Amino acid sequence: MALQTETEEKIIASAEKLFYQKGKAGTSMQDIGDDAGINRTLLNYYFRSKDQLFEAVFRKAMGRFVPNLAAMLHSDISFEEYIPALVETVIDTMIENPQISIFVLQELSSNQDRMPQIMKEMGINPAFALKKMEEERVIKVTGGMDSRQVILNLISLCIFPFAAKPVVLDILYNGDNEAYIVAMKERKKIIPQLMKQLLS
Amino acid sequence: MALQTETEEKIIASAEKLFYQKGKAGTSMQDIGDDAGINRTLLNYYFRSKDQLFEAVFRKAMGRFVPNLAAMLHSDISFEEYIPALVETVIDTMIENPQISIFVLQELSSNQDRMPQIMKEMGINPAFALKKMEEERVIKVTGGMDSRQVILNLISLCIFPFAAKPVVLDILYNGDNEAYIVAMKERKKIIPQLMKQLLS
DNA sequence: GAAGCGTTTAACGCTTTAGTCAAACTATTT
DNA sequence: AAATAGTTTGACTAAAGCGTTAAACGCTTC
Repeated sequence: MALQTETEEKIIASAEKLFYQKGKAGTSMQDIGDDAGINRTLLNYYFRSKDQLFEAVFRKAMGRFVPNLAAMLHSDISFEEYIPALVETVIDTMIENPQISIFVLQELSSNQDRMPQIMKEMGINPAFALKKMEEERVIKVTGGMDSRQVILNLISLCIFPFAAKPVVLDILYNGDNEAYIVAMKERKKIIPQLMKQLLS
Repeated sequence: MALQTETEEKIIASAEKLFYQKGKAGTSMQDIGDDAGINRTLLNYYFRSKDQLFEAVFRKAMGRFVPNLAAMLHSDISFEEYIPALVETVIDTMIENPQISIFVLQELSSNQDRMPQIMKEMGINPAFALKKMEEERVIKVTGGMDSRQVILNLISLCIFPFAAKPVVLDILYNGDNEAYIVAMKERKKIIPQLMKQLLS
């Protein structure tokens, strides 16, 4: 973790790029080495095995947005107050790397046993979060909607448009990436508005 | 297409199951054969190659929800009227096979050149759909929100909770699959309500 | 029951891939 | 400049995977 050699960084960069795009099984060590412009065996030198390299990439990816989620679930502040900032950072993260969501979801979906372990490591306590949500529901929400549904709506609105980028880009924005990005940035305002409406 | 032998059906069933779960590269022909309880070579006999088998599975998957989308985008009826039925069928489809969304999104994401071709085959005309949306926006939407954003919201709310099933199940529903399914069914009512609110 | 058809099987060849290892190389320290 | 620790390289091994092929099997038809 601490400091990384230049080659180590190049490896991670290429591994991220390719794993995000083609998945673990779809990417060979050779592919990564070629992309990084270094000898294939160096991957083994620095990361021991493909599994461990993948693990490093996956954890880094998780680390990009789990903390945001965790902060919201555990803080003393209400969801409502958290929403604008959360939406902003999540959308910014996704704009920088749209493929990260599918990458993470795909891995979690094909290897479901990981979830509990990861929750622990990342410091999310489902029981605590649920209790907090329940209390909030009683206090704040007038519409009577389950607070889990509220969370689900929020996250869905933030992430899905990126997970489905190729489809959205093609059908709704006619392949114009500029327009797509502009639209995604607009959502930083749209989503909080929508959530406010939903919570009042 | 027309009629399929029993073995052919078994192959498709196992291929769907495994491709959905592990992806194309993560699934071997042997895996599929074993799962189906038949000799590996039969896959080649019936589908020629792994590529062609995958193609069959992928197209079948696309065929499950593209028609719904296409119908909405092209019909003379307004979105509002379409929403309840669309939400109902989409959610039902997803409950039956939650992994299908990631499977499709992953494939489209790692192989983006496919989109235009598929749109054509599936009979979606982006230009026409956009024009229709624009007209509707002028007529119906008072909030002034871009109709593309409206569509995006609708689809996000419907599909994402399934794409993220492992996470949602674990964090929000504590691993209780029953509760998760109930919640997803509730969304058949929640989402149309929300959209109505959004469009008035 | 022999011929002929589609189906199923096992064996083979070939390519790709992950990982190891010892040798070569580099740079820093003594 | 010799020694040493840390990197980089190419060659090798073993395993996994895809596709082909020829033989075996089973079932209908003549």
